[in-house]
Amino acid sequence: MSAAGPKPVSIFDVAKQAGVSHQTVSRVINDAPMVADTTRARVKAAIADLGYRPNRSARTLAGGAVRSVTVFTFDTSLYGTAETLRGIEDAASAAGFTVLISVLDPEQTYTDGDILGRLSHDGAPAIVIAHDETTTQARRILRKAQPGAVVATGDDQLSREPGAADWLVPLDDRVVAKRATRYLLSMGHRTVHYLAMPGKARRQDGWAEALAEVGIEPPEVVQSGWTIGSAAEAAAELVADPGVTAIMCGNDDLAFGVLHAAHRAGRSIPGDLSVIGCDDSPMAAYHVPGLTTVDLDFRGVGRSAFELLRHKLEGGPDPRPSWRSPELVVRETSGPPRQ
Amino acid sequence: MSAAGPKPVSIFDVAKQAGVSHQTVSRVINDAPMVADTTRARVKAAIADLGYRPNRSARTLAGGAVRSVTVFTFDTSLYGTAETLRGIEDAASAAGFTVLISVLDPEQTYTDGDILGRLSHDGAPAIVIAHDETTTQARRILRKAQPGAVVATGDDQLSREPGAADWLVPLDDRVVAKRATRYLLSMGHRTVHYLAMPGKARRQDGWAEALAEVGIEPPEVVQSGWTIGSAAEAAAELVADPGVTAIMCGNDDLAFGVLHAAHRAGRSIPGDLSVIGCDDSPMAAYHVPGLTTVDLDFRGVGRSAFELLRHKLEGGPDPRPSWRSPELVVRETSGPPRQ
DNA sequence: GTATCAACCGTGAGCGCTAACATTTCCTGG
DNA sequence: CCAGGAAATGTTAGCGCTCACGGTTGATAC
Repeated sequence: MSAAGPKPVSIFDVAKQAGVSHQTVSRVINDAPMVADTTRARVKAAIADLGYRPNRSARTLAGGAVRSVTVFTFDTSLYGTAETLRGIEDAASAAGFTVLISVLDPEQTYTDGDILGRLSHDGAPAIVIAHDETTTQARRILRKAQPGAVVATGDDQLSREPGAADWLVPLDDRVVAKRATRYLLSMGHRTVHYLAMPGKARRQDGWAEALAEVGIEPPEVVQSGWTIGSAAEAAAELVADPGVTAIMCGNDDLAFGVLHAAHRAGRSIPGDLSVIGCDDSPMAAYHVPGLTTVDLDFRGVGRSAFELLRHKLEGGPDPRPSWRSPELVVRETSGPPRQ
Repeated sequence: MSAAGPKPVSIFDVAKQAGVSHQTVSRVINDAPMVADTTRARVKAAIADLGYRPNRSARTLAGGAVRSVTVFTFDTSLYGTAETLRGIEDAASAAGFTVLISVLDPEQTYTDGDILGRLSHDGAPAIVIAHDETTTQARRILRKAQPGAVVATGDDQLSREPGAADWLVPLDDRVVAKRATRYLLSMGHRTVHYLAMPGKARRQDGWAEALAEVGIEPPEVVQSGWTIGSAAEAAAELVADPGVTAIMCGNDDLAFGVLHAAHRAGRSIPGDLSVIGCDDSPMAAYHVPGLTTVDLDFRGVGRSAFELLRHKLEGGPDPRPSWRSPELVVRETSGPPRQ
């Protein structure tokens, strides 16, 4: 009810005004060749005059080049996903693509139909930011249904299958966590505890592997929610235990929660306890003490994912990877255990 | 190239399989009445059987009920916008709407055509998260072009015009900042300094008004960027000045930057310096010391914005506002000035 | 038995655009 | 001066769906 004003101007209105056929107008708005310069100018004038804007629905319906991406993700307000989304958005809008987002609930399981039904149409291009079970599942469904029009970021067992580079922008969570854990071990800690985000994630695997490498039985994982508060609560017992000297956290937010809990428990950082995060969110450097963490270039990953998708869609030269590789950033929350 | 598999199944394929007309299928997928239960079941079976999924482009083209919203915002990775977007997404996807995002660059100015051209079609529903100049401008353009299909969150001069409640979910930045400044003044501070986010924003106005109320000439505003780092840098001089006893920050992130700068300058909080933020981001409560700030229910605002838009689109009962009103949260970074 | 009116279902048109092909125009060479 | 061909433009069909009708059935009323 009562949407726009009069009626939108269509390609025919422009054609009439410019004294050409609608097809010529179509050619102009698509920058197609085979249009005389004078005609082109006349059409452009008519477009400006009437305030014409092409209807995207009609365009995709008619089978023109697709100019939209659907992004599947969970919780756009987390640092990692927000940054990745931002990277995709940057690249996509620069290329004239529309970005649709579809937020998946990690608590829920989705059928093939649920996922595919969120696309604007069958075969619509999609990017999956896959860092947990639900989104990884979505990626699997989409790849099965339309391998030509989907790429993903993230990491899972199948990433190592041959040809994964064609559709995956790998941000190897496993290796990242492994490296961080090794670093802690190298500082002399007897073992490293792990505070986990909800859902089974690859970072936890990396942590366990690093311990296994040196023959340490991984201690029981402590489960946290997604928020800083839940981490503080979940870690309360852990930080109170004087036997615990090092904690690796699923991400920076959880690490901040642990730091807070440790502060309340009166434990000194890093003397009594080393804490390490993951992501290098902007806060990490400005927290006091500065958080040791792993720098992850989510925005670059998002950009690359879009470029990869576009390459699959439109061909052209292979886009070379353009994101910073993960790097351990040692700050002030980590060090050797006391004595 | 090489998008989907064979060819997508259309409404006609389903019709044929179920032995009905395409229109009956249309009725079923739109939950329209006037379809016999047995027929409905048969059609649903055919839909499941063939894996049919309606094409959204075709639907909107054909003039059916609109089922998408375009969200205009800037920088989806900032706390406030990310949360608002999340709220919109929650409500929208629950209502079966698709969410499109369109990120505007605050550095850029957009023409009417730029903004309107980002809609999927003329008159497409839109929500503007308007907390700065660029997005406020976008809101103005959209309201002029299609008043029936746009709502906004945020605050600006025109919010006070009669009937604004029909299209605005007000998060009164001005009043919020005013209240926070008054609180600081009430603690006995001679004046309050302001660290500003880029662009002219309403929070700054509120701060200035609170000072003016008690006859204080507002000190020069210190400009910061959007990041914590830029805030730390921008505030370096300010925090080093022993005459400065209270700083109000554009948002929590900037406050964290100030806190960091103050720490480096060796000033004690809140003894030497009171710092107050705005947003009550999750970190605020877990920072050490806890950040005094104003709780802003962005997610609730986002949800309400969507409900309001939906009301405009489809009629129905007036949605009553359902977000928490802003509230000052006093923690440990604020107090009376020393002596 | 026939008029009446629901309830149910089908037919045709058209949304705004692009693809594919048909047609016209204009310039070239011999 | 006209064949030949490229450049420029026009024509037709159809993407998948919904809207606005028109038709058909079957129960009820008289």
